[in-house]
Amino acid sequence: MARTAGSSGPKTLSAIREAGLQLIYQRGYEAMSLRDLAARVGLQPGSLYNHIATKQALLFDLVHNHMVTLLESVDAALAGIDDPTDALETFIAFHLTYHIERKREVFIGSAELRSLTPKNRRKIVDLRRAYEDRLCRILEHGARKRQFRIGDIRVSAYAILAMLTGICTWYDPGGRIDRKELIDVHTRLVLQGVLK
Amino acid sequence: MARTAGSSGPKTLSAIREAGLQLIYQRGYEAMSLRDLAARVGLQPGSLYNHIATKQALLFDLVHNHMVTLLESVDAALAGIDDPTDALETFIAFHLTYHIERKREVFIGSAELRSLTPKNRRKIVDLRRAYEDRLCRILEHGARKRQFRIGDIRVSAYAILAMLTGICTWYDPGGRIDRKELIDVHTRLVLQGVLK
DNA sequence: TATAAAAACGATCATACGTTCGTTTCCAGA
DNA sequence: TCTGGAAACGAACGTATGATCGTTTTTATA
Repeated sequence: MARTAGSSGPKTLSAIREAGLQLIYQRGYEAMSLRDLAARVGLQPGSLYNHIATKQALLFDLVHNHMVTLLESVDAALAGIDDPTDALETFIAFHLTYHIERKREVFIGSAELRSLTPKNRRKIVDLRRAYEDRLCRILEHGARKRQFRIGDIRVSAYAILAMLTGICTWYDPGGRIDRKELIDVHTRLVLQGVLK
Repeated sequence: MARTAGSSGPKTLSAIREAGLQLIYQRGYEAMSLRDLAARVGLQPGSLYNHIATKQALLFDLVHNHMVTLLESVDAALAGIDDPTDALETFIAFHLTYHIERKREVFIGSAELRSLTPKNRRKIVDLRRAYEDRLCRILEHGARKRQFRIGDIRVSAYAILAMLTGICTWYDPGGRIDRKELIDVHTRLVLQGVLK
């Protein structure tokens, strides 16, 4: 037996990506063996190499893809909004929604940074920095317009991002708290903490 | 050659703990081999087993130790404080200080939860829950006394903890921001976000 | 000072890993 | 309908891993 009936390149690659995402999220990059991954997709280990170059390349592909999408999405969400308070509210809602929906990607994107090659890590860190800058700009704008009263801008940005991102580690979409309430609580916490 | 001159049990175990902490923090539990660890301590791989039962036992030992110490310390810090606002301020300062000083332990304690055996993980999660409860109680007390205005208590607690803990991932003690400023920024963010 | 326990060595075990490769089968375009 | 590339198999390679064990040397106790 060799090539399976009905097999097609793009479909298999998608399946590998999805299974990889799931396995890395659950067990971590180092703990996921390519045998696990292949079995999940229904392949022999060696067959993976028809679709990915190396295990490392798969990880980078997943993380990189996530970061690029994140950046594009946040820019789309913020487009046309000028008022800093409006922008901050929009940013919070966007960030929470996105991070709830892409729990796994987000988690991998930070937890597996250290599993990346130095060169690959560099690229991802740069993208993350760009995302942080979106929030910094909002805070800065709000401070300049005297709508916000904040200390060090980058520290505040990190604190806010840490808070918003932290929900990914525990939020359960099917649990006691619905998404709207989650967004409300966080919005109030941040806005009250920042507003003049 | 066999037993090295000057070798003593407790000293070697401490060295193993310290090296293990460092290596797991840097590379992750799965990525740290016992050969790496042994080399760092100056032992042959097999000799580790005079001091630890298994690799897993070492991980659990490190994490468990950290959690117990954390709980004891927070209780000591909060002892005798009754006013909710005072307590919250104390909690924030304690949490930040502790988490800066024990960066590695804290990181391992959350990032390597999944590398723990289910039974071991259970124990750690219970301890962490107990720590979270300390903050919940403060928030609840403040809400009851109408000093705080907050939505869901557990969500708020998680949000605050996420924010405060998040600093561990980026704070550099030798960097631009000194510890006092860090504590100030965070205290203001939280208090303003929570106070009535 | 005699002796048992402690603590190291160094070889080794079985297994699991990422990756390669020759081969086989299926699919799509000419 | 023919044919070349795509996509799979399955065996294998070299290496690394966690752990075990018999042996040897040092330390500490009696």
